[in-house]
Amino acid sequence: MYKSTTRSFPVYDSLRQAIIEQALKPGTKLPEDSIGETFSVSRTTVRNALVRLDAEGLVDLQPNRGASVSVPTIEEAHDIFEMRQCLEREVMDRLCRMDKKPIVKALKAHLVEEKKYLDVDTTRSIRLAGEFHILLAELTGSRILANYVNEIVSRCSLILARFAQAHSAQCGLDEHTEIIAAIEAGDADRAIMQMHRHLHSVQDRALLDPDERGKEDVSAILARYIVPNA
Amino acid sequence: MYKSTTRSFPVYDSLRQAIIEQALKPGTKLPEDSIGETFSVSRTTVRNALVRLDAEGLVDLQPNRGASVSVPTIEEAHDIFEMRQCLEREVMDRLCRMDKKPIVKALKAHLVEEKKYLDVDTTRSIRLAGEFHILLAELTGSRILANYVNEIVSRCSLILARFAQAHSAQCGLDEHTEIIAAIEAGDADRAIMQMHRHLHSVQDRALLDPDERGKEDVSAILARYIVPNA
DNA sequence: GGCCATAGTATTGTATACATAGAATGAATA
DNA sequence: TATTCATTCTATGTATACAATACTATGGCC
Repeated sequence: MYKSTTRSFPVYDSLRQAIIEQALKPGTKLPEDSIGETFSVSRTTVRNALVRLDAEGLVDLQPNRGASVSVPTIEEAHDIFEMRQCLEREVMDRLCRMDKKPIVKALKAHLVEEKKYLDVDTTRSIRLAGEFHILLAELTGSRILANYVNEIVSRCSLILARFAQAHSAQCGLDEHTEIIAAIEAGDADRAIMQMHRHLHSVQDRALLDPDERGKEDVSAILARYIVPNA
Repeated sequence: MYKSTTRSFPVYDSLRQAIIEQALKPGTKLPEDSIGETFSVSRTTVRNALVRLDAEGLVDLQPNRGASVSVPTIEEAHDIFEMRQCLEREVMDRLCRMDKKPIVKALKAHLVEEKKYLDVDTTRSIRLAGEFHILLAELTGSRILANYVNEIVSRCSLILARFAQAHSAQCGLDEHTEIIAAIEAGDADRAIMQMHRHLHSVQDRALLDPDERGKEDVSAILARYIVPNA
């Protein structure tokens, strides 16, 4: 969707990644100046990225008060998880009506990756767990659906950042495995049920004990997210 | 979602409305300069609006080549309609599990409006028909779901603009009436079925004969969409 | 007559500058 | 000591200016 040719893309992408990975926590102020310095671009460029992130719901852009990482309320949190259930249910339904061979192949390949980094690289492991769901959506062949799932998964990360203490074991590998098995069997009902339980367990863990954590320097965090040649 | 305090909001809103109402047809170039002049704002401000519209899929913003009204392909069209089916199915399902009294009341009030302007004010009639679906989504109480439905309904208008000759009788009043009846009866299966058929008939009419129409001056069209004190 | 190269024009990408609203600081008073 | 108001300062809103890219038109060449 986003065209990566402009200069604001790296800013957008880094911010997005940092928010999803919870390096930038909900509520963190995102001053245009300092972000611009970090990426060596002007405020104009930063602003474009922020406008886009606001449209996606990851950033809250209030007039004359600047941008900050969205702080979802508990009501929004429930709302978003419910929406996610709806979308991923649709994904399961569609995948089970398609040719399973290439789908299962791609999913199993992803699972190997997930296993590889489990307990080795936590950050990467978390990212892969989220990308499993995005991959599922992409395999339906529907770009619209994939975009929506992508967006909603990101927002779920935000929720986990706010309400859960940590989402390391967020997505159980076993549950992913079972989902793949259900798809492979072409059993839509079972696949939907597995996915439902999987998401529900994530949600349960998320919406238990809220706690706020201390702030940190934005520029320092973002510096780690600059991708050369992005 | 969008904060209406900034100066770019009127630009965004007018463009959006113009695109939805098909005054700005798919493919129409949207030069920053002329739009800025129309609204007496700078290109910076216009650009923010365009970035947002791009994120919503109504506008196509290509690097160094500017913005134009999105031209959905036939594949995207099918994709979007399928997504709409998914979302509105969810809406029906939720509404049927809720307290029907206030819901039905609101819906019937809307229906009266729709009747009022049928065959009187075509533009308004079309708008109201679309807003019926948005109202349904809003009545679920889920802002996320309502946003998604809003977005997808807008994109469907775009599709109609591209592939149907005109979408005057886009949404049959009778079908809306039947949907309300199904909700009132609390019959989720029937409501879902009615909605499915309703959307399918819209889709069928939409994806028949594609035709392109001539261009027109953007500024002239937009001038009609400026809302004083917006 | 058609095709390619080049110059000129128009439009976008991005940075900077100025205006303005909010936040922060500090002094004066209850 | 707490509170309030004035002032200062910081950050955002927006416009403008310059740079770079894409489009257009003209003319030479085949």
